[in-house]
Amino acid sequence: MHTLGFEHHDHHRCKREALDAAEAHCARHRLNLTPQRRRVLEILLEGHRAMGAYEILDTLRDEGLGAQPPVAYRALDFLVTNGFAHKIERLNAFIACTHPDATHTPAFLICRICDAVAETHAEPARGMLGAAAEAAGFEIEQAVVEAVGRCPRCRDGAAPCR
Amino acid sequence: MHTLGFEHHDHHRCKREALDAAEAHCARHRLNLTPQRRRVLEILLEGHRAMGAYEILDTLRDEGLGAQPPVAYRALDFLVTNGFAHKIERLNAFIACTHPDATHTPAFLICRICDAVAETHAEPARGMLGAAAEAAGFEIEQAVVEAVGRCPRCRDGAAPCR
DNA sequence: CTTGATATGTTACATCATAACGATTATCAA
DNA sequence: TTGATAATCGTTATGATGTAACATATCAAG
Repeated sequence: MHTLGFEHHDHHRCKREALDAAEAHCARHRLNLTPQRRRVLEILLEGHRAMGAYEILDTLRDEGLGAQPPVAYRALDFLVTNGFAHKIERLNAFIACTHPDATHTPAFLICRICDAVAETHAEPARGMLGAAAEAAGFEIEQAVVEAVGRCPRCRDGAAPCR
Repeated sequence: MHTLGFEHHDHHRCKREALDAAEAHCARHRLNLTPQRRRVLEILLEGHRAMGAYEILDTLRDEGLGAQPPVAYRALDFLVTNGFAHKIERLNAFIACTHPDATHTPAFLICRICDAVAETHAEPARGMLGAAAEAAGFEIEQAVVEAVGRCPRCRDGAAPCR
């Protein structure tokens, strides 16, 4: 599994691919990727980082696509529910999914210096956590896994990523 | 490692032990466990569940120990920094540590029905997540691991825990 | 005593999120 | 086509969570 986020890459292409994947998925599953929802996904893909709901809303407002918080939260709820975006609990923010095709258990690497976020994959439920849950009689349905630390750039003492 | 949280146990004793451990730790490390901080820890131990900062503040206010949000947040910050309590990101709430002595990487099992929380232990940084981080050049300093699912009682179709 | 570090009290505000309700649009069976 | 139903959107209002900033108080060390 590829960990996308810190290294340089072709933003234009990864945006294009994610949008295509979302459209294909919605077509297959009869989901309604409305202009509003599609635009919010685009904004997340263009930002290519964790963004707050109000930051997204500011853009929507500038474009005449909605001015009130529920507009942004509804679109984000659709995107998260269908796996096109994820919520980063630690940051109270949202980020476009970079593994749109894979059925996955996302995990995130969050830089505490510059707030850059990389998505990766982990299945904690298979290891110690799964064993502990089983022993406690707990049924895991979903897992929030967010590692906090320093991204490569900030470790190198370079200027923060942004 | 014992997973504490869902099963019945002696609350009075576990509160006593956690307070003793906190006092001993503070004495050893010259930390100032002020009445306010101590009381917030007691409130968390008595609640024995994840509690919001404002819920804690309500109790402090009733007792004349502080009325404004920073009072609660400062005490919680002290407790979290020193490992006597943890923040549950998924719930924006705080819970007393149930493994006060062990140097640990806490992980939590959160019931989505009744919001009960059990603390357990996991070291995701040793498994897939650690490998992914290393490959990405990311240095993990801390990890948020929160499994969401159903606790034993709610699985059994019993009335929710609370 | 004075100085510096720590802790507390308070105001004001910033940020994140949702309930509720009405208007509109899409869907589809009759 | 039409009427019923569900999904989506627009808006108001409010709730919930969290912090910046500054004044005051306490206390240990020089």
